[in-house]
Amino acid sequence: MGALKLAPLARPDGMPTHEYAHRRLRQAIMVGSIRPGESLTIRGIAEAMESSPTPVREALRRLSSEGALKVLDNRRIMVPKMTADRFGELMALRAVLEQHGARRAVGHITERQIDRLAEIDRALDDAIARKDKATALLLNQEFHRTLYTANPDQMIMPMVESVWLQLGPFLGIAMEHVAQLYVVDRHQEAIAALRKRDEDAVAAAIAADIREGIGGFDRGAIENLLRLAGQ
Amino acid sequence: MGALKLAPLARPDGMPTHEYAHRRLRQAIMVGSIRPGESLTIRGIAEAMESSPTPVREALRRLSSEGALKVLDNRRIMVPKMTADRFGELMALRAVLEQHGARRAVGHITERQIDRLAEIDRALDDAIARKDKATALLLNQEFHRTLYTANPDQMIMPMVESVWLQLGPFLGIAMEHVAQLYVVDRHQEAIAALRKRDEDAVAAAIAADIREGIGGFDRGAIENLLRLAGQ
DNA sequence: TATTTATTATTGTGATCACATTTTGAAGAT
DNA sequence: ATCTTCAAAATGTGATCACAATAATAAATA
Repeated sequence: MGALKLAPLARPDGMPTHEYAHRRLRQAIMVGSIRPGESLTIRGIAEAMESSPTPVREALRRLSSEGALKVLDNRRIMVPKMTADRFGELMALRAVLEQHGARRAVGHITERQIDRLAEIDRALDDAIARKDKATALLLNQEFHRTLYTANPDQMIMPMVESVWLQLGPFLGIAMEHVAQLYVVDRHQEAIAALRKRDEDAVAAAIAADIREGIGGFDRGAIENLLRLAGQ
Repeated sequence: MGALKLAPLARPDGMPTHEYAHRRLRQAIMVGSIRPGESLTIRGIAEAMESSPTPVREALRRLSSEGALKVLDNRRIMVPKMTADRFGELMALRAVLEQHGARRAVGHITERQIDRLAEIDRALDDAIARKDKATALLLNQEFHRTLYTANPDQMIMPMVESVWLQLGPFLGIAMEHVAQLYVVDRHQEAIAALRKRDEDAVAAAIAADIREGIGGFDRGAIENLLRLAGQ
């Protein structure tokens, strides 16, 4: 039996247990605190968050539909293992999806929202300067999310989040083995392009940001990291 | 209480109830047999498929994560309503996602698999000639799925299926009000491009197929259909 | 010591129940 | 007629239990 350790998380009043379980597990996976290949038990999770199997199972179903977990033939549940090929596909998908999302946001985003992006980027630079990898990752996600959700009818966010979620466990490994994150994000470039309403330039900035920013490793680096982590 | 009618579906031996419920509801939504705005009750579904609330709830959670269902603030569950804007976003997303999937399949697909595509396309033409809209829709999906899954590491299928699922209820409406489906698919074009391993041509064929094929309506047609259906 | 077998513990699963909230429908008042 | 009030029915939710299948551990065999 694995003594599952789960970071605590505030529970808003009235939130159902299954949703709370989903949020908490999701966060744990997103920041890579559950190792790929590690198997989870319903009862173990239920005990860890002081509830019962029923709502936990609902949370696990959702997470498996989101690609964060994989249900084996034994019906056992685990965090999928990463491979260099899978990582490549995920990053390529991220690029396509997010470029699209960025393009479809250009026509909707307000100056005020662009200001908000700049604000998030400042906080992000600050976190990087403090070498606070975890919050840097979160703020980077918030930057992208804020951009894409400027389009009120946007349909990509659940899919983008799914990709982030699938990348999460590997980023957890990466952050353990990479001494410093020397991040060269393209957020300023994106912001400038947004102010000019230049759709192509926005898309280019986002593509470059994904390719070279946080989590942007080349294939060799990936294989190295996977070997180091014994995957 | 709504007397929910659910098309029967064979249940493979040993399949868990929650998965069976998921499959059956999913299929019902995909072919548009549940109207947008129609609300579902857990007990109603459980009764309709002769089981109990527990596994049905798991199925509903998965479907909500897949975008097929929406959980309201009252915690009640319904099929999302369609709008012209939402439809536009979904179709644009479909185009981006599937072009990407097609491109990433070109390097992996075998001649044998291309033959299989041709076979599916023949069956599809046959269904169209018989004016059998339902199977035409299914075969069209199978054509696309077969293409994209030629890439063994492909990560887009769950997302493509999610989009199809969200389009489903509206296609159900469309098929009721559109007398004939005069479909001009671009499958032959795609097949020819695949044999030549011409990635750009494949992507172009898929884009055109989505734009002009089954479910490819212009904005005016959408608004008309939504008005006709009283949405 | 290594391998197989048998026993025990653990796990996923699904039905049931109790509780709180919401919805519904009828009776009454304006 | 329209709106309000209130009781009854329906619904989402989560804990618990029993069962079958799987995994883990101990015992026995080679």
